Amino acid sequence: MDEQARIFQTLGGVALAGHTVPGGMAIPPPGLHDGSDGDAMKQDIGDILHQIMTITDQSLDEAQAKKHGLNCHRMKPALFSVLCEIKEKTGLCIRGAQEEDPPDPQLMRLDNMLLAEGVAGPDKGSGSATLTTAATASASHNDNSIEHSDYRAKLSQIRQIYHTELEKYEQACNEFTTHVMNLLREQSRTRPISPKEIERMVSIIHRKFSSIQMQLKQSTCEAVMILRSRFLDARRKRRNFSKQATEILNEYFYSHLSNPYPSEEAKEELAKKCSITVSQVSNWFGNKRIRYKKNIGKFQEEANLYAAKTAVNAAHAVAAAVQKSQTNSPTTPNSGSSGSFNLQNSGDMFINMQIPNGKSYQGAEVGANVQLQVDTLHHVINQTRYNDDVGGNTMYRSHGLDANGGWKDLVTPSSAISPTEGPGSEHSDTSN
DNA sequence: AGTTATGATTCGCT
DNA sequence: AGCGAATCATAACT
Repeated sequence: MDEQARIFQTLGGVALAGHTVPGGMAIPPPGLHDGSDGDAMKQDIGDILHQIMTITDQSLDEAQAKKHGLNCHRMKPALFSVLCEIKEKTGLCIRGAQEEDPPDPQLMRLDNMLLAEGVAGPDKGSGSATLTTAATASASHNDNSIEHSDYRAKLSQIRQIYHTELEKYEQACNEFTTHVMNLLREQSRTRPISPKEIERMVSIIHRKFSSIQMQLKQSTCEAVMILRSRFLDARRKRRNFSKQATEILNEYFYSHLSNPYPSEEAKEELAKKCSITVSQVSNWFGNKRIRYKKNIGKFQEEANLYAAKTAVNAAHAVAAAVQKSQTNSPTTPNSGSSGSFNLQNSGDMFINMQIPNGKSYQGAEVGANVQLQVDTLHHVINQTRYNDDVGGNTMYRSHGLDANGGWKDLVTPSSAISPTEGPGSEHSDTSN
């Protein structure tokens, strides 16, 4: 221990002056068997060190030659490992202490968020994980709203940029790392650089690059957040449907009042007709059902209106059908026969009606076989024949209608609920 | 400005 | 997943 320290201090006293070596040296210089040629050896090492220290003052060719000479020197391996060890045990151990830090929680948050937003991770088509939960929420999987597709397009744009940038960073990182590694390997021939040190340097580079990556992730997250808030804002902006759309929806609703649950196909058709989305149709029916149920009285007028309208339409259709059938085959009677024609909106018009004089007509239903004329509207309203949902309308979907609080109960005339004093007399829905 | 109407969202249930 | 119910947010109305 002491001897070795002494050796290094004696060694020209150049580079290692003042350095003590903690822990002692593991590798004794080769050929140092006894003290017989010790002085010559010291001189030799002193020369080498001197040469190393003055190498930068020399010309390139001269230095190259010296470098080669040094590389081939018999003492080189021993001296190299000694220097490496000294280096290891001094400056580098400080840096080594702060290594292996746990994964940054901030980075983990960002990663999780990007994954959740569908920006990171495997591409799931143009959609994303949260789109279904955040953007469409109760909406159907088949949403085709403009905002939605816009959101998706923008999100995938962000995703693309993110991945391109990430790739660039990774590529740059790899290139730089390889470059530095090569450089260090090259230099390790003349400088005391251990593989461990190279490894450490690589990890430093990686850390630097990952901090850049974090910035990228952060800004991507911000972009997604901004996009999302904008999207949600846009959705919050309520625009009333067109009069025509409301008309179509109401027509369907009141003509299917006994079971206002349009099937998926019906919804699609309505959506198409109204130029709205399927989920909007679902929303509309959801709102309508609940609001109608809550305040039937309030909707009486509207119900009457649409009932009349449907009746008129039906009458027209019947008239047209009758005329047509009479023209085409005068021998075929169809008036009054069940299911002999196909009416667009005659599935099961099942309504509670109250005509202006206060007389209630509950449950007037127009079936597929009513004999209607425009001037017999009143007669239609007075009809009390209940249709059993076999009107043949393809848009119609039968729905669970039980006696315990089912939809039909609420509109069934036999329940003897006065339209004006039914459960709908409360106004809780519009209380806000 | 206050109220009502209405489309959308959220939550819990089945 | 679809529904009812409650609620939110905003358009439309008074």
